Order: sequence, then structure tokens, then C-alpha cells
Amino acid sequence: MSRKLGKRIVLLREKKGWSQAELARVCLKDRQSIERLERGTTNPTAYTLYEVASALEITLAELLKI
Amino acid sequence: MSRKLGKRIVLLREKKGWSQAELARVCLKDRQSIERLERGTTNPTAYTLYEVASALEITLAELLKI
DNA sequence: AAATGTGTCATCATACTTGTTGACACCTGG
DNA sequence: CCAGGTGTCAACAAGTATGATGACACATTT
Repeated sequence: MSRKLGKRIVLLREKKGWSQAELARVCLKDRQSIERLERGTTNPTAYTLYEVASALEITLAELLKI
Repeated sequence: MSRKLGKRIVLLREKKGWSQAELARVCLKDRQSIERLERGTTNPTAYTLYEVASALEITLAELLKI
């Protein structure tokens, strides 16, 4: 499930033409944190997902369409 | 944000006519864990939300419409 | 009155996420 | 060639979610 979520984040990030570093910058997060999220090696918290969704300018529900 | 999410869980749970204990049972979770979630005192993980959504027989996106 | 169901709260140990730092291989542009 | 961007991986400290247990007040039921 984390894997699928990660793939969706990659998809939405690339749709904006951003690199992991760029998304991290907008999220005020670390480049490595984004990378872990996208690889699906962690089980992120709701707030982390909210921050990513906000950075991607979408809703949480939109991000979670997995 | 956790507060709003908690209120949504309460709403969806009551829509099914369930008590916290009943939702917990279906989730294979502790009654107190559900209560913390609903009060918004924790920042739940994606997997926890997935388990709750599954118990409520809705999608994660549906649960996260907050 | 007593028992049960309900929501709430606190505390504990364990496991995990997160931010951080450092590192590596790969590719592309100067 | 080489400097920079890219994605990946590992390990650490600090903070936190989770499951568990126990407790409390309130309402409803028997």
C-alpha cells in the first residue's frame, strides 16, 4: 500500500515536472524524506501526506486515490 | 487537521450505526485507539487510515474528504 | 441497586516515522 | 574531464503512533 502510494506521488510530482529535490523544497522537507516516501519504504503519517498534497496543490483525497 | 479527520471518522462510523467498540472490533484495533483517532489527539499513519477505511467499507480517498 | 455499554483519559513499552548527514552510481552540460 | 543534478541507500537521534491495561463518569437496562 505504501508502494502504491509512493508511485502515485511520483506520478503527481512528474505531472508537475518536478524533481524530488524540488518537491522537497516546496514541502519544506528533506530530499531523502521524499525519496523514502516515493519508494514506499515508510508508512507516512496523515500530516506528512497533507504537506505533500499541499505542495502538489491537490487535496488529500486526490492524493489518496490509490 | 487530525481533529477534522477525527470528526469525519465519527460521522462515517455513526452513519453505520456503530459504536467505537464495534468499529474497533472490525478494525482489529483497540477501543482506545479508535477513540484517540476520533478525538484527533494523534497523527495517524496511512496504514491506520487504510484499516479504518476498509472497516467502514469505503476508500481511503472517501475517508480523506476533509 | 447492580450490571452493562458508552465515551474519555492516562500511562507504559515497543515499533516506527522523520529530519539529518553522509555516501554512492548515473547521466548531462559546460 | 568534471562539476552539478538526479535518484537511491544506510544509519543515527528525537519524537511519536500504536497496542495494551487500567481507570473514571454517565446513561441505559434488567
